[in-house]
Amino acid sequence: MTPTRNDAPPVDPLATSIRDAGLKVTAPRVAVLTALADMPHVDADTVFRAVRETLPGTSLQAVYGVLGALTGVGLVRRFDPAGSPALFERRVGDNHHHLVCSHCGTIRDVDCVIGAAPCLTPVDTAGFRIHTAEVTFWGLCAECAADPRNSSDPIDSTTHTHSEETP
Amino acid sequence: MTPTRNDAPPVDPLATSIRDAGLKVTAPRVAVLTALADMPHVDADTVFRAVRETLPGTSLQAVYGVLGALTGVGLVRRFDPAGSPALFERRVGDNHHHLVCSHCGTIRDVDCVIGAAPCLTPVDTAGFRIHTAEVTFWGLCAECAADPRNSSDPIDSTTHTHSEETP
DNA sequence: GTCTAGTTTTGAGTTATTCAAAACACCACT
DNA sequence: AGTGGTGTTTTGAATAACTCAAAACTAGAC
Ligand SMILES: [Mn+2]
Ligand SMILES: [Mn+2]
Ligand SMILES: [Zn+2]
Ligand SMILES: [Zn+2]
Repeated sequence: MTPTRNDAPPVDPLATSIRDAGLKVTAPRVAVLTALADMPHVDADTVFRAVRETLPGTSLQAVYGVLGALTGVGLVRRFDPAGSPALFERRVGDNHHHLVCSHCGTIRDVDCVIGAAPCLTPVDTAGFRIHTAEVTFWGLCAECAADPRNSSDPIDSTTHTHSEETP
Repeated sequence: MTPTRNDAPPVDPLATSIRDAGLKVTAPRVAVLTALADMPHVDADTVFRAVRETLPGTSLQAVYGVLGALTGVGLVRRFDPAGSPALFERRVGDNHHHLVCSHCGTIRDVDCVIGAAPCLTPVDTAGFRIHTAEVTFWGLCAECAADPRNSSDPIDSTTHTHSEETP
């Protein structure tokens, strides 16, 4: 026995988060956030190709702009591992860290042991006012470690033997 | 009363380190190592300009090649902070970490509290065989923190108000 | 001294990203 | 509901950092 009329616009939590961050709600922004919802740690071009599926007119530059805007207001986090283009994810505000496979580039989240940022502080801060400790663990992912070709010399960012999952 | 003749070539520790690493000793390689000796955390182009002073014919591509070769054998360390080109330094083998000013890009070394790499290990390694934990502390350097213009919003990688010292 | 694998030069190409001007659209206000 | 203005996106171009490849050269083994 709900009323027959319902004029209230559907409360889209994605749109609300964008508006609450002080940004205008636009189709490219919603599409980028939606794409990031099910693909963590993807580069701008991967986001671009995903967005194109639902919003074909979108330009790559728009995706760069949207990612920059969303990162600027804290709705998206940007992460720049050496040897990879910048990666983006929606998991923000929990100061977690990353495992990167130095062979295939696969990335996994690791929870921060300490919790709040900065989770670590150096003994001598050299006068810096530190706000973040970024920790990147480099190693071989289970799949790459299992491959006997990778048993020697674990540091190798040039050859990728198995398909990359991210991105 | 030393003998009048001394045919033994002067033992250049730089050349020796290159040879001991299994690489041929060449002028560009010595020049790059020499340049890095008094400039820590510099990018390839800065090394290139320094090398040109003593070895004018050297090409930028040679510098990239030398830096890659020296990094490959562990004589030089490469470090890739977000928003900056790759930086190189001669301080290797001690697994130290870095402080980066998010405003002006200044970099300072910080000793690793633990010592040997990987100095940290995540609670859940997700099957990774970890060999390195890279820690980058982001914050405002003393100079940037003193500037009242930077008192609000500490994260700002777009505007640089004072001269950058590195690189 | 000669030879050769390793290195550098020369020249070009690529990737990831940024910049700028013009067209467009969200939404505050009437 | 219509309109205006500012923030956003498109269109088009440029850039920085780096990589690739072939030809010329050279350190060091013999
Ligand atoms: Mn993550
Ligand atoms: Mn250092
Ligand atoms: Zn892997
Ligand atoms: Zn600074």
